[in-house]
Amino acid sequence: MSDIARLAGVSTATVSRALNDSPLVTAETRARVKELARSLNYTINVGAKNLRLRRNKTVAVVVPYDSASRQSVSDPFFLSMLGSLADALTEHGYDMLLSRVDARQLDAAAQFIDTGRAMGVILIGQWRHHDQLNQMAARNLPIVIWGALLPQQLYCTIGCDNIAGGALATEHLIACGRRQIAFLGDTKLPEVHLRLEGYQRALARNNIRFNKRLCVSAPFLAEGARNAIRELQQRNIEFDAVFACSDLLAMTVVSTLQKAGRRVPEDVAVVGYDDIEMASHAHPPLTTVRQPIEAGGRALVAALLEFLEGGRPQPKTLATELIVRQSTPPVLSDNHDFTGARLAQ
Amino acid sequence: MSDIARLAGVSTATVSRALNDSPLVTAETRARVKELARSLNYTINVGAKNLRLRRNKTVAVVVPYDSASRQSVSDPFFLSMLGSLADALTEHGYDMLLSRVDARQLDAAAQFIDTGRAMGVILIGQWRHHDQLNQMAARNLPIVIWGALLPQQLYCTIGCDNIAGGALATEHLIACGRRQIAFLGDTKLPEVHLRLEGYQRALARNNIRFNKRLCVSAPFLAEGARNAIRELQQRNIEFDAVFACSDLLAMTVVSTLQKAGRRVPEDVAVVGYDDIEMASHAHPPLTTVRQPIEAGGRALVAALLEFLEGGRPQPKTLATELIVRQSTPPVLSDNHDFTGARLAQ
DNA sequence: TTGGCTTTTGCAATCGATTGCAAATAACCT
DNA sequence: AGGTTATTTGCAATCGATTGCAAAAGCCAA
Repeated sequence: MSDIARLAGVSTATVSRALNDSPLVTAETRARVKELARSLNYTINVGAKNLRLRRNKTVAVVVPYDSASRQSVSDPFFLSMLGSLADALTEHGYDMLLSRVDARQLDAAAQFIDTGRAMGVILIGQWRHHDQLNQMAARNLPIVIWGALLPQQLYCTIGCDNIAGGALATEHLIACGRRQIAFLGDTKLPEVHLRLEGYQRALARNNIRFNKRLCVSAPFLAEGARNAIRELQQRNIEFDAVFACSDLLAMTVVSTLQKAGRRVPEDVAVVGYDDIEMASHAHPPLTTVRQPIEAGGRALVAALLEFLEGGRPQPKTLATELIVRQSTPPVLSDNHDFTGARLAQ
Repeated sequence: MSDIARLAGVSTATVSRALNDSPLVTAETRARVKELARSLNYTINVGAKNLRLRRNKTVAVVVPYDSASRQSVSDPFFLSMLGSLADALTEHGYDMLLSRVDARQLDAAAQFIDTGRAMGVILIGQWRHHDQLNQMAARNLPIVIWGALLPQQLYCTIGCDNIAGGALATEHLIACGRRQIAFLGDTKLPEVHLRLEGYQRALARNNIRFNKRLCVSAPFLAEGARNAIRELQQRNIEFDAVFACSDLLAMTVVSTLQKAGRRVPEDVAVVGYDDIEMASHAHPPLTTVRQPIEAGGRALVAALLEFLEGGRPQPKTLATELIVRQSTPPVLSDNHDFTGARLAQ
């Protein structure tokens, strides 16, 4: 910048003002400076500018990882969410700092704000660290989280109604005449826990007894689905349907079952969760509970921006809906006293 | 920092040295300063540090978008690549700045370096801007690209051998007795263009005439695959196999064909490209040409780091292989004079 | 006590921008 | 011309760190 100042015969102060279209500088001078800047293809140093202005246009997006499995980000749902966030942030002129932190210490996410690297943080998934997050919220840090709405929650979450989602899926399977519905998911995660609750409520509404042995814990990995099915087989329990808490799990379940010689959906109906793009291309096409990824990314960004402008965004629940793709014949399991199928709400 | 200096009764210079474990400061003083810093839970301002040191630990990852379609990042392959890059960069202690730029002006990527926001750039896909990229390379900017190796290329690319990949897929289909093999992909992209070349070479080696009408241009979107199949039908041309240039395309092709009543792989054999995780869960499981995403991300990061250390990384070609999953019966199309199937290399 | 040497510290410049305040210049009025 | 106001400019401080160089402090021997 001082080079430009010298060449233009003005001070750096004037150059700065000219480049920022300040009205304090003559049109003629401004033109000269800008022209000079372009010809030298000069670009201002963002770091220095940020230091002086004590702000920047960067948002950190944090994807926690499980330190035990050290797995990489691979779930298509999370990845799509990243894409959606990248778009939404770009639209608002923000840079996106993508980072992974150990899920055991989610508060490390606050470091991005403390060190001035980012103005705010978007956290994908609250994991099981409700308390840590509440502490951060108490510091009034601009941080917004994709996840479930929990009781006594001080932080701002954006997410879907997981109880409703779980119920939708379950009601659908019941309406198809299924009664022994397996549940797959990592219930230690709040979102999954709520889906389980929706599952249980739907069962109760239809007078079906909840059977704990039909619930299998499975991490969000293809591996997890295979193990879960094996587990069900070892438990030696019959099931005519599976509600899997992600599409990745569901699709893996389908192919595992098919390999084992069971027909889908005739023998076992499967419902997934998320509605990732691949779900519609699977065979058979996957019935699933849709989470609006595009809208989710946009909502997260909108909430964070509200925070940055001094507001206090409220948690927001996005619409979720059942996407029926398998034309499961609503046949009755022969070993049940089925009293009447109801359509999914 | 000046607060700490005051409270510790030393100067900021000493505080700085203490926090950086400089041997110039007494162990006793260092301990006192560090303790104080922790109790005030102070973290140094990264921006200021970077300004002074004139470097930082940030790498920009640029995902170009097609300004015409304004599509969001959605291809699972690219998304997985992002995940892989995030992991590799985190491993080396670098932050990852994710950004989207208009594909028409890829040189905007250089801005990240010029403005000091990042030390280097990783660009995903060279699109059709060989020249722009060469110009940037001439400036000796630390930028590394996922893409194809082209003649007279000055910049550093990491990627697979696309000619070999295209040939692998085609030879496989030929070995299965297919002779009218449709080709799907956006040949304006260098990588796809090379795959087409591999396809042509494989045909030639097997004395099959290349038929231009079997080649359909399709962008990397589910939409693209559906349109391409429709286009083939409108051209009223027979085909007994499809080589699609991404798994997303391939999976969409499969479901489109199935909807139209054609059996896969009996009537039409399909081969994809990339080997995304979903490929193995598709039904039927997708035969595809594998691109090692994990290794790719790591190689990109390694090359960029070499650049940052003053080296001049050489383009690198990663191993690619055919993953056979469909057990396509090697039957002959009845309307052809088939002279002898060869196994895929 | 003094000089010489080593170990610790602090002063002050620096990185590259922005901006309050004052000074210089231009424009206008009496 | 002289005074007043409006418009442009520049000086210098500032953001929060790092570091070369010099000064201070400590130590030891003469």
